[in-house]
Parts: sequence; C-alpha cells; structure tokens
Amino acid sequence: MPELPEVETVRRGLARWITGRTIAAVEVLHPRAVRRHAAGGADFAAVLVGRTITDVHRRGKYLWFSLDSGDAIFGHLGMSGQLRLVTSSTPPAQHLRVRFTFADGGPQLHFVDQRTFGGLALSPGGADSPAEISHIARDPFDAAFDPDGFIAALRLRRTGIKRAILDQTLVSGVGNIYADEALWRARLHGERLCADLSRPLARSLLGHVTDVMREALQEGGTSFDTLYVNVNGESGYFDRSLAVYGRAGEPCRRCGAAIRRERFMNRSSYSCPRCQPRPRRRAVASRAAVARAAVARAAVARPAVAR
DNA sequence: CGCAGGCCCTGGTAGC
DNA sequence: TGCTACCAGGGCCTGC
Repeated sequence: MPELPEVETVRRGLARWITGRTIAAVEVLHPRAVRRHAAGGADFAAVLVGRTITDVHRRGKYLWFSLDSGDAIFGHLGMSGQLRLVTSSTPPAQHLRVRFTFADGGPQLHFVDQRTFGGLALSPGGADSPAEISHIARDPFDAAFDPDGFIAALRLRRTGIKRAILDQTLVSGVGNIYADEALWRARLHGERLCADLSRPLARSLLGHVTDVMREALQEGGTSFDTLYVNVNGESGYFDRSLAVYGRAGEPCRRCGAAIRRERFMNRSSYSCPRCQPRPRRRAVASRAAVARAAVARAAVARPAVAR
C-alpha cells in the first residue's frame, strides 16, 4: 500500500524519467481515474497536450507534476495506483487507466489502478503548490515541517494517537502500516489518548514515525504483493523488516508475546499485547487531561491578544 | 469546529 | 466446481 516511502520512491523514479519531456497525447481509459477533474477526461487530455513537465513533487502521499504552463497534474495512488514507465512494445497492464505518450517517442507513462481509489487531475496554477492539496499537512521529511508545532497540535487532539497520526491534516504521509510500526517502536497502544501523552512521549513517537519511514524508503518501500511497485515495476523490500504489521499470532521481536490484531477504523491494527498495553480508559480522557487541553486550546485561540 | 463513521472499488481467497 | 462473504484501506463526505 503506498504510504510516504512508496510514494517518494515513485517520485524519484518519475523525476528522473519524465522531467523535461513534452506530452504528445493523453488517453483516459477509465473516468474514475480523473473524477477529481470536473471538466472530464476529454478536457484533461486536451489541456495537457504540448505541455512540458518541469519537475515532480510530493507532499505526504500526494504527487504533482509541475508544467511549463504554470499548472500542475496532481495525483494520489490510493490503495492500488501505480505510475509506470513502459515502452510502447510492452502489452498494457489489465488495469491501465491513463496513458501519457511523449513527443520524444520514448517510454510512455501509465497510470495503472486496480481498485480505482487513486486518481489524477489538473491543478490550474498549481505548479508550485496545488491549491487542491493545501489542506494536507507537511510531512516529516519536508523542510518546512515543524516538529514542535506538530507535537503541540497532537497533544491538543481529543482522540486516540493512531487516529491522530493517520490524520493527513495533522501530519501527512503516515498510513496504517507505518502507524502500527511506529507505535510498536514507541511501545504505545494506538488508543492511548493524545491529551495524555507527555511531550517527551509525543516527541519519541514522532521520532519513530520518521525513522521507520526513512528506513522503508532506503529499502524502496514495502510490498506485500504486486500492487505496489516503483516506476520500473519493481517491488520494495521493507516488508521483511516489519515488526507487527500483518504478523498476527507471530512472536513479538522484542518480548516474544503473540502479536494481536484488532479492528480499528474498519481496518486492522497490529500490536504487541505486552509491549503496548491497552490504556485503561480509551474512549474518555481523564478530567485533568481535558482541563489541560482546554487551557492549551484557549491559549492558542487568542495569540493576538497576548501580543 | 472536531471527531466518528460510512462509502467508494475490485481481485483474491476462504468457506460451504 | 461455483457460489457467496469477506478482506485490503486512503480520502472524502456527512452527520452529530
């Protein structure tokens, strides 16, 4: 499943292979692939012909291609989206949704997506920063990411820590796999309340989130099957390094206890029952924590008065 | 406004 | 063998 390390792996491949190339034709083979482009597939294709791709960027799990027109193509891989460079002699993948051909006659860019949760769209004027993804927070690898700001915002949330780190408006790039891995490393259960996290614990959690994603990136990402591949169709190797994700019933690499699987947000959460004990109260914050959060929120709400 | 939950989507697989 | 049920889950939308 593409999370930040997988998307960054794809971005690096794209940057190398499509930067500077001019689009000759675009074929939209499935309308859902461009559903965020309100004017439809034909318009999407028409607008892009003749445009040159000047750079490839990423924020969290979103990618965008800057164009010489000042616009951008932005996209999300969803669960099963792939962006692959293929030669014209290669038979197209079964779930090819959008095909880009280039004026230089070189390798084509194919957007392949089995489950069609992903998609591409045009961002008018979005070459530097698409407005459509302005609500997405900076990711931990972004030079503009503010660790102290993140820690403060995290501790103000009135929800569990796993839900919070999966919220792309708080920090971006983290998905179910790396959330579980980071929580295991931090020895925290995902239903611990944000408001109950001390600053050092919150900082530790952020450090583990960053570390696990950096390590995964070095391995080319995590692949369980052929759904995630880089631009050349190759799988990553980080799945060999996973400590909890997908390991229900297998021994914890730290203490040997059987890894547990729980239902959470309509998906699975994996954790060690011994290293990551469930909080006693998971749905209700302590009175003291609620009071602390209220005071902190009030302070954030009136910075202008303080100055 | 913040949070919780439902929906979108399809191929693979388990179970009968 | 052939059918049904379930699973994977990120982002967006709605309702409370």
